[in-house]
Amino acid sequence: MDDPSSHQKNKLQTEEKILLAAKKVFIEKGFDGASTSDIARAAGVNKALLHYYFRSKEKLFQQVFRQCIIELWEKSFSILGQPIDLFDKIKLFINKTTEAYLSAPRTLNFVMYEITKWDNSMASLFSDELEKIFLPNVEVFYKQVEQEARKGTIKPVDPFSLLLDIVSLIQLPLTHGLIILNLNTYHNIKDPYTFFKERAQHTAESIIHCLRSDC
Amino acid sequence: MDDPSSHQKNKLQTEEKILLAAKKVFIEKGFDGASTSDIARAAGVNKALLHYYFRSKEKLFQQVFRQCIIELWEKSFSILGQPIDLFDKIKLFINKTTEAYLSAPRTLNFVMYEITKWDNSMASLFSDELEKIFLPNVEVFYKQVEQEARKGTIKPVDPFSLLLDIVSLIQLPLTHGLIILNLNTYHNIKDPYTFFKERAQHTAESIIHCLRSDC
DNA sequence: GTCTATAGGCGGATAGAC
DNA sequence: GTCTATCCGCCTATAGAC
Repeated sequence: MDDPSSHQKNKLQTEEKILLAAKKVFIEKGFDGASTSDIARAAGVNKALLHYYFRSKEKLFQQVFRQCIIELWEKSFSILGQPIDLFDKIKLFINKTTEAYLSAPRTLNFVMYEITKWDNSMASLFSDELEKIFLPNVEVFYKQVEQEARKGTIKPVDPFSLLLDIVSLIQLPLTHGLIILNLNTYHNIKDPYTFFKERAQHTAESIIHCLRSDC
Repeated sequence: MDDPSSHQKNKLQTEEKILLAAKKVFIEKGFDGASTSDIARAAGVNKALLHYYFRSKEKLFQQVFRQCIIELWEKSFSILGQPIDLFDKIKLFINKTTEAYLSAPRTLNFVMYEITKWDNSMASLFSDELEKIFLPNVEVFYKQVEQEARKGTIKPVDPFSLLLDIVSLIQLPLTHGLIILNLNTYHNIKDPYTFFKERAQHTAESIIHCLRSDC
């Protein structure tokens, strides 16, 4: 190549290639289960290159994890801050979260586990996003719930508990649904995809119904 | 000791000691994060002894995991099969699950993560318990829900979905509650213990209220 | 920027003395 | 039944050639 920036391009391509491979392997095996050799092999490069670009397994992991959190945020939680009707918001949030899971099933399990091993140094990686993006958007949701209650559209509820309920009702069946489905003797479920889609629909309707009526 | 069975006793004590240490370390660090050296150190014995009693890290892990699952079953899910009133059962199940978590917080995270890495060889470790104890007890719950619906005590619901809802509403806040509480800007929560206890209470009441009324 | 070669340590597992 | 000593392989990370 005679392009003078081809070195730079190669660099970016390789860095990206490693990051993608690392994401794949870390999500599959977790931090402790993944080795730098696994990642290098998956990326089609040598182990030494990982350290050239990312200095250490730990730092590579942090970038992967950061990316996963931000994607999860963009794909589902960001909806909480949008200026739309509360009921539509709840439906959209549930559907988007379900879709995010179905398009990359292991990611949610990975994030949910690794996050429990978080220490403060990890948390500080996100302090900016947390304060400037995440928390303000969630607070939009809280405010909206309070407002609708004052208007009488919904009965008064604790917004934090409501959010916790919604997240719980969607996430756990998604992260552990496949196992639960295997243990299930009640239904004969052929297609997990359809099951999750229908459950998302049904869950959203139940929550909204509960908010409207007095239960 | 002149007790002729003292050898046997030592054996049992040591085996038990290793198993306890392994449980502690595996729960803390996960299978991949834990090393046999960690476990030996925690047990106050040599690495060689682990292999003498359990043959491999894998087999030691299986025993630990098995024990965790069975304890979890005894402490919470077994309630589903008891011959008591449905509403009492739901309350008891929620309270017991919450207590089980509060008495050993990391255990639930550990089980929930490792279970997602399950393969069939692991599943076969429990096939007996599954078929003879677990599933029949869960089916008692399903039957009971159907029966109450026929009597008109509750509105008709899908028993499998109901169980999934209940488990979701309790477990996710427990396994990830501490992180969520740190991110929470809505409440000023001083005492997680009280928060979880109160939430358990409130969740049980909500579910029962929903079952009774038409929502 | 990318490779090979290798350091240095820790992983799980085993042999053999007591 | 319990220990020390040790094997071998894989781990993360680095040095240095190209």
